[in-house]
Amino acid sequence: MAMQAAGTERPATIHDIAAMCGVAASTVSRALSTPDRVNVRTRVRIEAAAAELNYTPNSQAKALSSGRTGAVGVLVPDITNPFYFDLIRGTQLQLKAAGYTQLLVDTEESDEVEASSMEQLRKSADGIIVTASRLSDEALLAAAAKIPIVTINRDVAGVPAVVIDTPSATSQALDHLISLGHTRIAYMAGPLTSQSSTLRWNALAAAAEDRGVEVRRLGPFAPKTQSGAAAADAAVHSGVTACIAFNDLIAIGMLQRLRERGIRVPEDMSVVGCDDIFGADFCNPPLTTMASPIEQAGRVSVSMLLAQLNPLAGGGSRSRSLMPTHLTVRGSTGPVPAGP
Amino acid sequence: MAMQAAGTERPATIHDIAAMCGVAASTVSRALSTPDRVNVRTRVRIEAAAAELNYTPNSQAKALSSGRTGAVGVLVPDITNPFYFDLIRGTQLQLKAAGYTQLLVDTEESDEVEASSMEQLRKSADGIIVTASRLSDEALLAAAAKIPIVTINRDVAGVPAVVIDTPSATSQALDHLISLGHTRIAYMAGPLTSQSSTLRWNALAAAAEDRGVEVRRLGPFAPKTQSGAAAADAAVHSGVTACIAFNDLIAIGMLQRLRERGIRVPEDMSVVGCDDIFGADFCNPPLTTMASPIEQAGRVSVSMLLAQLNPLAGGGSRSRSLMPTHLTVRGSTGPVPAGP
DNA sequence: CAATTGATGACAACCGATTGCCAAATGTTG
DNA sequence: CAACATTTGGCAATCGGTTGTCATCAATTG
Repeated sequence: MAMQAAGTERPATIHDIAAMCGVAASTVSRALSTPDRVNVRTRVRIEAAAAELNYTPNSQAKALSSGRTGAVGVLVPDITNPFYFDLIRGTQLQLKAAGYTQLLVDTEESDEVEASSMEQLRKSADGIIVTASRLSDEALLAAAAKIPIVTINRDVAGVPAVVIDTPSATSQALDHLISLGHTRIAYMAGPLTSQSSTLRWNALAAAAEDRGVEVRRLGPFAPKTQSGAAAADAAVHSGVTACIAFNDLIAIGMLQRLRERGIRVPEDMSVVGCDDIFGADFCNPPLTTMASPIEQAGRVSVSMLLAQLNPLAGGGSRSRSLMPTHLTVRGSTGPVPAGP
Repeated sequence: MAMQAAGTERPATIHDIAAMCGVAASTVSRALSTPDRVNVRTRVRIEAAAAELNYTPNSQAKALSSGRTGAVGVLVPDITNPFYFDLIRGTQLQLKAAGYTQLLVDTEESDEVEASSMEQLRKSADGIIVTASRLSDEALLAAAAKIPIVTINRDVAGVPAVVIDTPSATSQALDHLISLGHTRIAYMAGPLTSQSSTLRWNALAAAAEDRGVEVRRLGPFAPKTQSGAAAADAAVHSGVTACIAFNDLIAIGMLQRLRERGIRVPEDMSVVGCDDIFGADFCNPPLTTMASPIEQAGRVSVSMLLAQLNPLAGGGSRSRSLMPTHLTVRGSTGPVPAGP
């Protein structure tokens, strides 16, 4: 057990280990990455030396020579949207488990930032997970041709995707409201470029026609609590008795605004959100919303991406994954108010 | 304007540009990074070629040869804690503005994960921002000797820090409660390894003695809403009429539990939180809490780190920055209940 | 015991940039 | 026009690994 002065010198390299063991650097590399290609005895010696020198491989160098960076980019439109917290945690955990690093990028709800981030990531990451993409189908396809991509909540033929099945939950929400007696219902739409919003509206419109109730579309509204005020005013003005919001942020913002205006929820107006984000259970009143396994969606997206990166002999990887959703009924929905 | 088949081939390198212009690769490198070292005419030619080939430098290669990665690691104990959303956004924006990439790591409230992440980041980042570190002073100092570090909410001599001045806000909170007539008050402590929690308690205990009121310390509690239930029960059991929670997560959890138990807030019990996180304004009742410019704290930490990385001739960089805090009074605090 | 086979490890090229050093080209001055 | 100062740009080493190729040596086999 020799005394070692440690701490100040720069990190050890495979060359240091090679010199210490009297072998070539390439042998060290093989001993560490392809143990079978090296004699057990030398391998043990090398491993001991590596441990003693506290060696950790330089990821830049590894990336440069091997062509793989060991990193995966995760693009989210808005880091401060609680919806993405659990998603990010899901991807983070799964990536770490697989030995990958997560590169998190906030695209600020902008397609330009999204596109330039992807271009940059193309060199510094092995793959990209894109949530709620604002890009056109063509742009996404073109990007996917250059670097493996998995989308979340954005379904484009030819690009593997994890889709949270909010459209079907939206129908559930509609039935819930109908069963409470509502017949005049509004959908508070999300951004025009959001495919999720469009799909939900389509599902809702179809279901409404099927059930013979009237559902009108209001908006678009930005997915922020601040937009909730405008959404609330629009809903009140339109004369509906219930509304289904694009997401919980808008719904929670509506609750606040309705309270300010003295409109009681759910007595005067029912509100349904979507995503079951942090806060949906303790706002006032607690929000009826559509819940889904978001963290799991993150994990699944990582699995799908890694399957693309490391095609195993096993089965072909699925290119599409639908996450179930269910309606969580809380206090923000209730019977339709008695007629005037 | 020549037709170019684009899209499928691999990214262009400086060698491609060099070949196209009939110069050496090193000249291209200089033209792009040290324009003055190169003739204007060749530089223009090179820039044109670079634009035509859609050249973007390979960050790995640049990192390897220059020794700087252009990335900064940001360590947070829990990504899903809303407190960190704004912080992360602040660092992200400021880093992007300076041309750096953010490497976000969730250390899962674990000192071991934190230490190993730092070791890994040492090679892949130019500097690290550590929030609410769980490491010992010695470990932090040792790490800071190897790579530039800025801490947030963790003050260790010799390591630049951004500190949010919650201790003084805690005194404000105490005065607020005292002015409402409370004399039996509890502090719901955070994790034992959290320096912030200790500092707040010290400030609170000192202020309490000064004012002649009784403040008892309960806990520790994990900084999650789930812990709020235990905290609420402990507070009720201890017979206090008001409590100051380590953070908003615990406070919000307490609100939920107190409601379940039929204890009215603020009529029977006043609750003060800390951080003014997302949700503090729309929980029920809205939470009285200590607010601070969190996003700005993130920006400042980045500025301090970059000042370390690129020491300019200008003034020496500050090694400590105190962020102001103020009490935001909402509905969760009220007059002390009438005696029995 | 000679010959074939396989395991082992060294050499060197390469990934894409940066940078010190030096030679060639250019411009300036006496 | 010669001598010198200054640009300008090429060569080659370097960063820390990976990986194809090949020589060497030991073991197995006929």
